[in-house]
Amino acid sequence: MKRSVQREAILNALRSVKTHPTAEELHSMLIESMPHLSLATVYRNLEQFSNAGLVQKVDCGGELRRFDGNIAMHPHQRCPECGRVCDVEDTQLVKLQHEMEKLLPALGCRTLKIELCGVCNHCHSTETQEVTI
Amino acid sequence: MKRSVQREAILNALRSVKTHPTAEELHSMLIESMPHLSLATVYRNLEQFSNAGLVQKVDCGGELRRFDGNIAMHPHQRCPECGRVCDVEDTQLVKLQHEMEKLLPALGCRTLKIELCGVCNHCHSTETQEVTI
DNA sequence: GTGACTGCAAATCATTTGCAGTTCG
DNA sequence: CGAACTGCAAATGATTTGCAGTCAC
Repeated sequence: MKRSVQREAILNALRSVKTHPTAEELHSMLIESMPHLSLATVYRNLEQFSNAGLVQKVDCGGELRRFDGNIAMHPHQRCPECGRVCDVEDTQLVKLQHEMEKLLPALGCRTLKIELCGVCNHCHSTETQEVTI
Repeated sequence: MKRSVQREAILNALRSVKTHPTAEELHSMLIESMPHLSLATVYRNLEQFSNAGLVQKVDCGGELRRFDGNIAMHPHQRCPECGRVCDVEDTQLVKLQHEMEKLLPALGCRTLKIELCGVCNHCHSTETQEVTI
């Protein structure tokens, strides 16, 4: 994989946020500093990063595909209101996940995805308003 | 929700298989007995069933959306070779899942999806051949 | 120099929608 | 009858691809 300004910018942008942006979101984040950055380039690079194991695809949910710069296995929470995906840091949940991971080899599996569905903090705090995001 | 021949055929077809077919697959299953069945009708009904809680959308993986006639929470395995999704019946895994489910209310979440990624039995048994499915 | 990379525009393909006609209750 | 349903064809929209030019090694 060759270096390129775009490639490094995309990977850095993804790694610099704790959210799990879509290709489109990453593109908007970068377009200000790189006005000619093409959305196709973002897609192409994310695909390559994912194949190279540098980032994780997060596509449970059926909406837009999202990407995670953190490649460790960890549980995600998807908000049914706004579609955001965030990490779940609950100690007990993480512990259970580690126990599940131990079962993987015996089941002939390599990876494990855990996704909770629940309204996120952001939507909770604005629950009484009409929210459009 | 009104009854219709198509609606009942689609739901029965989905419930009669242990696989997790896509809309397209259901359509092909049914087209023989209902030559005029429209793919749009399949999509529309699956969407309604899913909203009504009669079936489950299985869309982890980023490929085609699949549907599951079994609405109980249960772990899925996706095969990276052929894209098939099957149920995982491992006792320990199911036990861990039940423990995870108990954590959901405290986390403000309602549902939990667990997806393993590993080569399925079908692909294993044909491992040495060039498989195209 | 050559193969990988980019931007752009056009293509793809799963899914959704508009519409006119049909069917259920 | 009126609302919900269907088939068909066309629209949508995220993602991918073809191509010609550019850049890294």
